[in-house]
Amino acid sequence: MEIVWERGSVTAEEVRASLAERHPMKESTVRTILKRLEEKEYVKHRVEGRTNVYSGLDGPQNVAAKAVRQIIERFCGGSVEQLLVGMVANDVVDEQELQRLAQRIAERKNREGE
Amino acid sequence: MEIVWERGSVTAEEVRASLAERHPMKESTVRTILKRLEEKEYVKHRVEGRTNVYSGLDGPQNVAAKAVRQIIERFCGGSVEQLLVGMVANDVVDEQELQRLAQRIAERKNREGE
DNA sequence: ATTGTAGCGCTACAAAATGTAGCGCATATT
DNA sequence: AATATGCGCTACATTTTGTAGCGCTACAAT
Repeated sequence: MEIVWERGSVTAEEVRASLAERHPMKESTVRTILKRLEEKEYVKHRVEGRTNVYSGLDGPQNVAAKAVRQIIERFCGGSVEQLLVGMVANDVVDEQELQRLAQRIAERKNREGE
Repeated sequence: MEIVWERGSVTAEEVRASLAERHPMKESTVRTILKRLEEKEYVKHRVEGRTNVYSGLDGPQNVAAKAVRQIIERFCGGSVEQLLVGMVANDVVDEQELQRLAQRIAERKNREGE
């Protein structure tokens, strides 16, 4: 249902068309979903002519980050380390990979600061 | 509802008692919840005497890791890096901290291998 | 100007999930 | 034997999710 995210900014009809293969549904159904997503503040819409154009309120990364924040709170007693440890233990990410990425991110951040 | 997790292994009555302050409910209610959690394979139970003792199927960390895996799939196009970047950008974790943790985890893992 | 038509908002309604609990039964306690 | 404890099963209201129809308006085609 949230596959909608994977596109930047769309109209109800576009969404319907795009999903039609995998999961055909009436345009009004799509609109309802979009409306509900909006209630939950996942998307917003602007009126363009007489069409509603929806777009994500937050980018997917931000949504992900927020979700993870909650997970850390709820399941890891607020400890990021515990999360990371769990991820490595569950092969979500390899420890070397993790280190490499962390390195890279820190460096990039540094360079930005210059 | 899942605050139950925060304890290791409990009986329905213990859970009820423990939640009573914040959210009083009948013991049978607690049992229903536990039963549903079991259906969803979040907890299991063993019979001890005539009492059901519930305990988590996976530790919280594992649950967290699995959830994060899905998040990465859904919102980060499968890229752990994107997730990490988002987390740093959203101040879920500081880049330095992240690096430190990654370092630590990798080291620990290494030592284990010896 | 009349008539289609696309897209909107509002309303509806069934199915699933969630919150809360009663009831009768077996067993353990007194 | 009488009572209390914990269990399984069933019940029911509320909320969330999936899916859609309907009537209205603005714009397009005749």
